[in-house]
Amino acid sequence: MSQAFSFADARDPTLATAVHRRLREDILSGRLPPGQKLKLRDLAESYGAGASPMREALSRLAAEGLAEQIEHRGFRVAAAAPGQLHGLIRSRVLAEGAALREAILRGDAAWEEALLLAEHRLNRAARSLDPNRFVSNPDWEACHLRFHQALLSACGAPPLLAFCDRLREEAQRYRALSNTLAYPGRDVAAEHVILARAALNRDADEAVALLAQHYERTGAFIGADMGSGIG
Amino acid sequence: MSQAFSFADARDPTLATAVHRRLREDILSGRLPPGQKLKLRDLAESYGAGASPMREALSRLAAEGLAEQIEHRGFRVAAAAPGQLHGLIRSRVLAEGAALREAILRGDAAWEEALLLAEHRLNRAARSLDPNRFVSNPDWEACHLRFHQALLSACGAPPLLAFCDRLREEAQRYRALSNTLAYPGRDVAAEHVILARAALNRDADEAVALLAQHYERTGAFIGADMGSGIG
DNA sequence: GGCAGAGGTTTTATCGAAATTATTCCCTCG
DNA sequence: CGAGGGAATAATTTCGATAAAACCTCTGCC
Repeated sequence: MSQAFSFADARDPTLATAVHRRLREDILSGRLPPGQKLKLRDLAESYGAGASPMREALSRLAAEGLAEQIEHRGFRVAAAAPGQLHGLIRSRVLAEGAALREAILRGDAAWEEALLLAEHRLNRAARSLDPNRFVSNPDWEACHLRFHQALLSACGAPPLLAFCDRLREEAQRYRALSNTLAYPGRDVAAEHVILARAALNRDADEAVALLAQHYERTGAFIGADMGSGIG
Repeated sequence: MSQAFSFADARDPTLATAVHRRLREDILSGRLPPGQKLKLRDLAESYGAGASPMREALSRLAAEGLAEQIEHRGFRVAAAAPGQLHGLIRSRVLAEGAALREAILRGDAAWEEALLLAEHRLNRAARSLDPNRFVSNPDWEACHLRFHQALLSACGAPPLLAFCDRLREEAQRYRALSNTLAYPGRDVAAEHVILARAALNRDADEAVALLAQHYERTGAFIGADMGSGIG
């Protein structure tokens, strides 16, 4: 009976982290739009928590960059303008490009095998739950994440990998904010295949170039979509 | 009279941020050693604040990576082992290397001038307050920070720059933790000069290589010092 | 007609106490 | 003599209330 409530609480030992996780998901999924005022009292009521855990959750989100805090004036959902998207994408290209180059240089046999496996699983997963219209498949999303993590995992720079993960999340937020669901005229699966092949062939220049294209194309789609929707 | 107290509070509108700043300085300077247990009640007493702002400050530090939180078990100062130092330095080399390459590629006349100016100011500042023995000069530290920021500023990737700043802080913490004050057999000023020259000459390969050497040498000194002190 | 200022309202930030959870220490049992 | 269980202790986490700050509105004045 209490299972329904413990659903979120089972993995989150404390209310503050549970609220943090939910709030984070609501921001990343776009349910809370950029710039939205986050009134402590309203949030506490709708999330069923007191002011203290709520405030702590917001504080953490602000430190992560997903929210903005103005002292004595409360919290807002972080802004997400097309202009910031450019900086985000360039950061991704530079950070992941450097990590990938290093991973290709330093990767051992275990790295190759993990990458091969991640690519295989990504190819097996269905991109959409519905063959007719696009419905995001959580399984594919998970494999996609793992694939990109596997690419970089051998770079030997944990802080850089954590940063890449954060940028990935932020990029996912932009994707959710735009109306972009599918990418017409693109074969994303093929892009992953040739990217993995270049990495396994230790062709760093080629792999980094492909990775950059991969992100810049996606960014162009999303930027165009957001630009049309706002400006 | 109240000036003495408002010293910290003048710039920090809220107690939580004031405590956050002080705690952060205490960790970065090494006054709070790695792994140190941070008991809420004790901290609240010594920093003169209640539990709520204290907790919020710790929460932010944990999100920044300067503290570690275990739910229901409180906070600790983030660990700082020599092994982690390697990952940190590699992250710096990769992230700043990529940013520097991009800045050299994209930098305009304004970037060149800002870099030239930052280098000039760094050279004018005294490294030590005392000519006989090393006493850290805050002015030099500030110029040093500005110089490295100026190098990368034209990369057009604000999130990446913010990440580099964070890594720089973390590195500074390791320097404070080790007994390393000066670097025997090194002319740090000369390293900065040739680095700036390579960047202004748009020699990306040379500049990135010099930057990597700059960080790896420092890391070797600190790592050796920490290794001898701990293990 | 527009602007400055005062008072009331809303919202944030902080405190102090209660509830929940981990840790410790001791006592009993094998 | 060591191990396991169980209260006492200490710590973290959360709630409710209070104080302080910002916002809004309404009035009076130029």
